[in-house]
Amino acid sequence: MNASMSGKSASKKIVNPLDDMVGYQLRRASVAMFDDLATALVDLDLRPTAASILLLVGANPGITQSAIGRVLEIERANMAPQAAMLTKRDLVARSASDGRSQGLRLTALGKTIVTKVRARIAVHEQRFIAEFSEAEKAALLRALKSVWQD
Amino acid sequence: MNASMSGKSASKKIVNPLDDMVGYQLRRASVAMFDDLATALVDLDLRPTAASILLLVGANPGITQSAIGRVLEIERANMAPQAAMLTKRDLVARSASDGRSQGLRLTALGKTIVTKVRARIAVHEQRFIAEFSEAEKAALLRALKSVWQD
DNA sequence: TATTGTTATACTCTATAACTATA
DNA sequence: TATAGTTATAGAGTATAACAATA
Repeated sequence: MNASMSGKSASKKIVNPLDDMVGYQLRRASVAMFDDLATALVDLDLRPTAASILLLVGANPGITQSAIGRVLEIERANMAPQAAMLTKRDLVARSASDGRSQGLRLTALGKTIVTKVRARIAVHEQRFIAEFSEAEKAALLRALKSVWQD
Repeated sequence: MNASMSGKSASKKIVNPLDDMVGYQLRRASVAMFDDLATALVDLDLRPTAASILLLVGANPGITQSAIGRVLEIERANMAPQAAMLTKRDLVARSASDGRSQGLRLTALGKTIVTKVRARIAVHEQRFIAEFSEAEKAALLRALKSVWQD
């Protein structure tokens, strides 16, 4: 122990065995980005989940609630209030699909909001990956997909 | 559109704009690993959070609840029931530190359990990163830390 | 029989506020 | 004044079960 470590006010270095665990680091990184996104969307009165649903409807006009749930892994039971909220706020409209399901589409208002959502997300993502090269970003995305896909 | 795409049973390909978003891919990967870890620990009757506390106490005998909370970003109020549970189960013991705080240490039982926890985590991590080279794993950890640290 | 959408509900995780005791 | 630990509680997010209507 060197001189700067002596005395009662020595900085007690904490050993963190979670430091080199992929699962833990993934969780911390995920929570950090999720919280930042929530903050970035707060004035649009959208949670990250609702924003992701809008993006999916925007890219797939006529998609059903159940299909959205399957893609985003949101239970049907939890999709119902989300779809109801987005419809009530006139961001999404329902069009008859078959007797038991309805296709969802963005309304005009929904389209203007989703454009804002895309811009917020772009800025949000840049806050975290600004110093990554394109190759590094691609490698990261590939690694992340391999963790949860297949 | 080619022949295989014609007809009413054509596979409707869903476009997923979240596919190349780091934040979303992080979340999916994080949830996948978290759920797998929870399953891997279920017969030890430990949740991932409790396991992480045990690892931290094991690596830092005498650490206080508050210090653990600062490292793992767990509120003091949420550390209390965790510490109480681990103490009640005789995995952790409290030793007087100063009048308002107590250092935590693993008991003999706690040491045997934390050894099992480490083994479970090692297998669990391997399930996800078995095909990563050491360089790829290091690059991933570096990228994840840069996302949430500083 | 299986699927869609819905409601109700329970469970977990996390955040905030308030309090006591000690530094 | 600030910190440690505790309790109570509120708010999200998510999971399960049950039901009606339709395929």
